[in-house]
Amino acid sequence: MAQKETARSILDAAEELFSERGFAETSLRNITTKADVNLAAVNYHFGSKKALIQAVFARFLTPFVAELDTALNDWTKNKDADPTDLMALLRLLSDTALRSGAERPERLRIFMRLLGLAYSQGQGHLRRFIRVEYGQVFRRYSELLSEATPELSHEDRFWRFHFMLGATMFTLNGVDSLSAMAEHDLGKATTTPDVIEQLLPFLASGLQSPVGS
Amino acid sequence: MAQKETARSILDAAEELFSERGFAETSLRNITTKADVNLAAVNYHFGSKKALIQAVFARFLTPFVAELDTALNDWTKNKDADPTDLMALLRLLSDTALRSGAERPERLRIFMRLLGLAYSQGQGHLRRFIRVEYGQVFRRYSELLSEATPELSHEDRFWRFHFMLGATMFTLNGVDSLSAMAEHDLGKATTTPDVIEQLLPFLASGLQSPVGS
DNA sequence: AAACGTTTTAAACGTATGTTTGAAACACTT
DNA sequence: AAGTGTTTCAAACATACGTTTAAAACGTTT
Repeated sequence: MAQKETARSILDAAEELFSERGFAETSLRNITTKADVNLAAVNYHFGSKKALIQAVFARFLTPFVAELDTALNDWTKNKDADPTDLMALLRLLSDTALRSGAERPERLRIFMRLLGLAYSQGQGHLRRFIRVEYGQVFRRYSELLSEATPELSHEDRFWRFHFMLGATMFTLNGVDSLSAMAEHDLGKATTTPDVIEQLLPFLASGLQSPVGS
Repeated sequence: MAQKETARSILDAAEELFSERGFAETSLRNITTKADVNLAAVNYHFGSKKALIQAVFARFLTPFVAELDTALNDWTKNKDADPTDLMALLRLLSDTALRSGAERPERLRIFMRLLGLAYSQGQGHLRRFIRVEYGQVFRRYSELLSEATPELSHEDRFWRFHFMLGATMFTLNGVDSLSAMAEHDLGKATTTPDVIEQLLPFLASGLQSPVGS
């Protein structure tokens, strides 16, 4: 039953190389060399490079989305909770992301880099795959976010959601180089959870900024 | 003197194709076909694909940085202006960007997409090129931003600057698809200046969020 | 109009990519 | 231990890429 081992080490190598250099810039030969398996193993186990890319995302997203789903169930069932507590709702998402897979936050960094690449590199097939496969949970979270910001108009909310998403994606996408810069400039080590702790109040304030006209 | 025409049409085709599909995903054959010039023209006029990529950025950044520089001179010389007027300082940057090249805001969309790609795709040579060639003006703007947020600690400011940058890059990077979504959801057309008008108060509020802990 | 430097052209070069092949090695049941 | 289905392997495949070449076309100066 060593075939599972081959597929796993391919996924390990692929997610690391993809996150470092992008999809187009990472060849199957790079991956199979790093994974120490035969070149043909990718096509045998996954079918194609596109399918491998999707499999890398699926390994991240499937458990994360499952955990987020149960966390959202708890949130809506818990009638004591304040549905307009925006910070709590943001923290629910970040906690789930940090805890997901019960692995080191190291993993979240790679995950966010991959997600950023999925949006910035062509990879239309990937965006489609993610939307079709995992879109429902994110729509659900988005609805709860709407309930937590009742003072916003549809339009303001739409745009500010995306501003939030952008600040988050960009930051966690480059969290390794940003942390290095921060340590150099401030002489202080910063972990991913630290960065998120800085990020959340920024997002909440931005979302709840007084609406002008 | 038709050789300038060839180089220009190559740059036109390259900046459009790069912004749509990324650098690695756009071949010189794609570019020269779209520009209706011979394949060898790229290497003849620019030397290599890397040099072409840098030339595309230079054509955007050189006039923009020049305009920003004079705008910053006016800002610091104008002693009536309030150096802590954050919104005014943000608007100075966005106005300069929108006006740069005296062309349609259409161009800004492409520019931001390219900038986003420069950060997300490998392209270490590009980041180096941009930093070495244009870094000084951005450092200058960053110092003025510091003066405009005297209540922030070094650390808070460092992180919030990057949150701002992220929200801006991500939003303007995908402003075309976001505007399409907005029009579909809200039945209301949104231009790039409209989006920026929504973005600035979000950024200012986030930056000035009360510091906890 | 002749000569010269510049630009364009079609073709080829070498290299790297994703994928396929068919035989060998393996794991497991009978 | 023979037989069977699965997995690995080295090799080759076809294709696409960035770059180079050498000759042709062009434009300008003499």
